[in-house]
Amino acid sequence: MQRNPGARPRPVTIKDVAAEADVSLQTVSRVINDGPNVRPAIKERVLKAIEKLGYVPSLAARRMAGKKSYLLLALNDRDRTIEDWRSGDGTDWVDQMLLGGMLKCAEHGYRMIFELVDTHSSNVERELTSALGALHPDGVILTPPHGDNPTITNLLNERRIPFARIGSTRKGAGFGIAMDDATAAAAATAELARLGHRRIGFITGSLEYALSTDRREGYQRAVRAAGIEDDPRLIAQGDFTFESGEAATRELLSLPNPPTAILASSGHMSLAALEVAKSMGFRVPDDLSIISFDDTPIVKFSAPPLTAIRQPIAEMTARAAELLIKVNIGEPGPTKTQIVPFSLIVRSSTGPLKG
Amino acid sequence: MQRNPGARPRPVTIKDVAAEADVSLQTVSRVINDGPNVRPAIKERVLKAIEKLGYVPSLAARRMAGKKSYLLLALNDRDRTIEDWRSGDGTDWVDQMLLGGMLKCAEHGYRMIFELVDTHSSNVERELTSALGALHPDGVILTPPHGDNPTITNLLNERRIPFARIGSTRKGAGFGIAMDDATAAAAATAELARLGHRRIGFITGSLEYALSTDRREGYQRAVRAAGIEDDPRLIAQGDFTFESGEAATRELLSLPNPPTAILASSGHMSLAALEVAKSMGFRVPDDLSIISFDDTPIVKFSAPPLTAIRQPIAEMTARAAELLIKVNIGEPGPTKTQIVPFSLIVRSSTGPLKG
DNA sequence: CTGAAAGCGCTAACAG
DNA sequence: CTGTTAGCGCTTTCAG
Repeated sequence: MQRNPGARPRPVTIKDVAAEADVSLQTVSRVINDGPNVRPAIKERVLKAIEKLGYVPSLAARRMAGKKSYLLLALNDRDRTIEDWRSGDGTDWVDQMLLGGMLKCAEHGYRMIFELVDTHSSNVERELTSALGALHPDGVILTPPHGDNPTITNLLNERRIPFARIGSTRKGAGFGIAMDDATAAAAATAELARLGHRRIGFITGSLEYALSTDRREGYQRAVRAAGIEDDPRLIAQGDFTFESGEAATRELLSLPNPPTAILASSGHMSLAALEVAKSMGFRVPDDLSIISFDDTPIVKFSAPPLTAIRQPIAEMTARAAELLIKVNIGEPGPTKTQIVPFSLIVRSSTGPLKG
Repeated sequence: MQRNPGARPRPVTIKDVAAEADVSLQTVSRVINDGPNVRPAIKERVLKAIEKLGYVPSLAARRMAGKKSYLLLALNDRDRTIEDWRSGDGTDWVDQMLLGGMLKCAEHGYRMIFELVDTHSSNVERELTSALGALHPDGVILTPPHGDNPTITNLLNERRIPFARIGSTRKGAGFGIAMDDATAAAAATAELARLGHRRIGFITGSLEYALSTDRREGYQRAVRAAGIEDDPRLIAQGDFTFESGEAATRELLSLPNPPTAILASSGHMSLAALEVAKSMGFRVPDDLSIISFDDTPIVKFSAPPLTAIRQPIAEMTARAAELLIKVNIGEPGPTKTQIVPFSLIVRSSTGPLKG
């Protein structure tokens, strides 16, 4: 029978647990924080009381009293993220980030809070300050291009808040976590060479991104290593967008001696390559092999599904969270950039050179 | 010059603001909470001090002292969400939810925290209790199928935590926010009829979902309204998956008198319809028009891009957040299910009946 | 209209 | 090994 009808059940606090286990507040606190100096028998009793009462410590109270907030802040670029969401463009960056970050946080009793900040505006500082002030996170995860934004990294550094820079290979405060773009591009190129291709086209990304250059260099390195044609006309300029991919592909396939394989630096450009190739009468993969740099959903469901380099976004974020949590329990942070391995997913857009 | 080298800048608190503005703590508190009884002149002074110091109230402290936490909790099904992320299957449910929910929360100074709970297991209660205990959210947003889970809704109801049930049209505690699936299916069917199609195929979703039935009924209603063929063989059973879509399409297109248009109840099934049609020699849209129920990224980037019914996920989540925030400031919650309009996005997979 | 006091749930520092 | 005492930054009474 309901003793107090209509009453909102009062949330159970550390006091209730202490009373139930007949110990002091402090002892309960020690137990939940895995502190030293608690006799096993007592610990047992406290644990039993916690279990019985269904007690869960309040994050807010812990943060108020202690130094830890059990919160990690993941920062993404507002405009780009919202635009991606609005257009439904098939980028699953955020999802992969949540997959890696949230689950890793949960493992350690942490929570990942996802925030958008406007990097380009002069408000970064205000926005970041405000998020830090409201949340007091124990660490921050910066996604590209935030990791290379000095306003952000300096602010974080001044406040002594540990942070991870995803996709950033520069030296500096915090620590970088990235994949090896050059080697990935080289691996894709080598795969194409292995299939017998000797004329391999490459569509670059925006050159303002360091990784675009890295990828091109990896491609060139592999081309030379394979001893195949190193024709500058096989490199076309793109900017990651579908439209730029169309133009670049048209350029490549209109060459007197067109490539038999193309490596494109983004999912959208790869899809564009596929469409243009089809419209120009090239069959994929019989006449033209295509590899996508980005393993987004849209390249898996194209016809044919594309062979792709998979960026380890979830893994990088998980690593970031893990390291940040470690730093928080006093362990030293990494001293050099963490390199996380990519992988090459072979699907039906690549095949041996015909003829 | 740095006055205190190496010192972590002490975060600015309400005290600092009070001192700066030469008023009491409470006055500052009143200003930030838009409380009554503050002379404009004083309010002005406080605001100036806040601005100058870059003060942001601590969420944790506010939650400790007051009743509000400025947090909304969005609950998704753990297994399904993780599986979608892992497989990169092109569902952008979470993204759309974040788009609508986070932005709306931000508008009101709230934060949306995203959590995964295991609906199927017997742990729901424990997991939910634990999230509520740690966070003390001011409201909860339930995504399908959580809104129809009595364990969850009862728990929330007992604790007097306001909650929204997205995609749930049942009566009960909290409030439902959904789209009109039947009308949406009818609209798509009507569009096909308008284009001159008289044999329109329909691929259902799993019949364990109420919305599958709703959609089929909407389709049938529109078929009759258009006075076109109401052939039961034109309805094929699917379960939302790509594979089931392949089988259903094959079945439909192998009919002695195959449909000239197909409405499929999921993005994956629509893509399957496209592939099977192509492989069987049907040109889309010349020989067969296709409409997808779900406007996910993968159906926008197919060749041709698919005409689709867009579910207003972002809008529903935004509405949910808005209503929960309203309830929190004392306004009454809605008394009946909120219906949010869908839309039909016409792309290149639909065309007039040929011949 | 404004201020002073009390306390939210927890941890840090110190006693015992 | 365990308990006591003070706050954390803020909102809530309740006085003025």
